[in-house]
Parts: sequence; structure tokens; C-alpha cells
Amino acid sequence: MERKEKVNERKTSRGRQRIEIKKIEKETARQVAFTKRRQGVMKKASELAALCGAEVVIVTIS
Amino acid sequence: MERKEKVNERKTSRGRQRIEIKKIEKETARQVAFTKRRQGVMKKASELAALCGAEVVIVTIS
DNA sequence: TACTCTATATTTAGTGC
DNA sequence: GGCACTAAATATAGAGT
Repeated sequence: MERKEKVNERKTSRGRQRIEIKKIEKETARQVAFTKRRQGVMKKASELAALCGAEVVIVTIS
Repeated sequence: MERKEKVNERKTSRGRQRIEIKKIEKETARQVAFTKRRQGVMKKASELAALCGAEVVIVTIS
């Protein structure tokens, strides 16, 4: 299906919200945050390695 | 000394520029990028750990 | 060398499919 | 559970101190 079909849709997103840095209690939300953020950390780490010729090892448990 | 003294200074920054993800050849620039970005990766990792109750270990060499 | 500042690039919370 | 999207939060390149 079409990627963008914003024709005359109302905005449905309030964009990124600020969150407190404390454990997310809701299981599913925590899982989602973990997936997204692990990806982000990995990307940043790859960039660090590539840009600076450094070795970066990351281990995430759970 | 004062943090902000922008009184009637011209803008001196073009803001964050886009860079290519390849090894930075200039030694000093690479060192600066390494310092800034390692800090950033560490912060992201801490947040991941705090938010998701995960264990994150990062090792950076050089 | 490390820190500050500004403008802009990038990440991601919330939402829908 | 994952992908796509939007808009706001955050990281950071470049320049100055």
C-alpha cells in the first residue's frame, strides 16, 4: 500500500515525547524501547568505529 | 566567566554539518570526534540500561 | 586539550497498519 | 512482533575560548 497518503488527513502524531529515564514498567512498551534503542546504540557504535578507527564491542543482556 | 555574552555578536556557527561515515584522517579531528561520540554512545547505553533494565557492556579500544 | 555555543542532523515516543 | 510516519527531543560538526 501507499507509503504516504497524507492527502487531507489530520495530523495523527504529536511527535517524540520527552520521557523520564527510569525503568519502563509496561512490558510491551519496554520491549519496544529496547529494540529501538539497542538499534540506535549499535548504529552510533558502528559510526564511532568507522570514523575513528576504534574497536567497539557491545554486549546487551536482556 | 560568563556563559553567554552574545550581546551583539554575529552568528559564528553554521550548526551541525553532515559528514561521511568514513575514517577521519586528520588526527586531531579524529580525536575530538572520538571523545564526543564515545560520550554519546555511553549515554545512550546508560539510558538503554536504565529504561529497559538491561545490562549493557561497552568496550572501546583506542 | 577540553569545554561552550549555535544551528542543524539524527534519534525516537507515540500512533496506526 | 515489525515497519512506516510525524514531530519533538537530543546529539553533535564546526568554530570560538
